[in-house]
Amino acid sequence: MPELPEVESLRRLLIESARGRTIVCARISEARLRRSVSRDLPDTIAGRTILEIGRRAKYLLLGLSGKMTLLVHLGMSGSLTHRGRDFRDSDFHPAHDHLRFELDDGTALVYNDPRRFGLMKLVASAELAQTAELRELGPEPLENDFNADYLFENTRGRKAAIKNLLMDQKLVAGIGNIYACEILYAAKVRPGRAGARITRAEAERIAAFTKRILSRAIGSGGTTFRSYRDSRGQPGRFLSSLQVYGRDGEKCYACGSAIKLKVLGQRSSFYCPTCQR
DNA sequence: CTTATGGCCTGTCAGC
DNA sequence: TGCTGACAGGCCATAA
Repeated sequence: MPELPEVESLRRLLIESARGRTIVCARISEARLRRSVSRDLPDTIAGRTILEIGRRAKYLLLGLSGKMTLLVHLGMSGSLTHRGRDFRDSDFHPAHDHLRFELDDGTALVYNDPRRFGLMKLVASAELAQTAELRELGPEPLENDFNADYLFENTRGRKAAIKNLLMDQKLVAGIGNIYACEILYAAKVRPGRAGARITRAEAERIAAFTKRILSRAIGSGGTTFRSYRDSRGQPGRFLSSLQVYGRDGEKCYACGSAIKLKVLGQRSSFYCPTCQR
């Protein structure tokens, strides 16, 4: 589910609602996520205050008092909701509420994840950059070190499809299947094209549209294609801005051609055979 | 080093 | 209606 724009939207909401709150107690009802959540996580985080809420790639970083950081990854189907008295939980099956953090104002942060592909891990803040999950990530796509030069240089000699390279977290961090398709449509490049065959001009367009599309998606609270919900339980509003993702067989908004679906590296890719070359 | 593949899980939907 | 198989926004381990 969540790619960079969804996690960033979540981060912004949690800054407003949860920053400064203290975790009174934590409970795990299902520890088996992608990796098992440490059994002593509840004892370790109880009593700590949420001081900062950051993000790296698709990881949400909850900076806690006592110099610890809680790493949260939502996998495909995870959500982190901040539940108060008026929270409507009808979209969340209680059987998949795996972790629950009670806060000092009577609200709770709840991690729900039907497929359990997510991750929840506590690390010392000083070692954050060196932790296994973050250590090898590529640049943030919205930062200046991700640009046309970087993309052009780092796709030389790469045979893999450009779409798969955009989703390679070591090359650039935070882009997943939906946004990779949308970026390449905007840049007029077919998803199956080998990285090495991307021209300088195309690298310029891909880098520019990466920034534009991700920024706009953040502005719309992310994309809910199926199940993504933000910390209030609300869907993102970027779905209606999608040009190709999930639209196979439908008409390209620009030229009217039928959008095609092709599987690349086990993932569906959507593109316009006329607009993208 | 790069690339391809299967696996992790459950829910949903299309087709029979 | 009920079953089966395919597929889903991510990532990792393994093998070639």
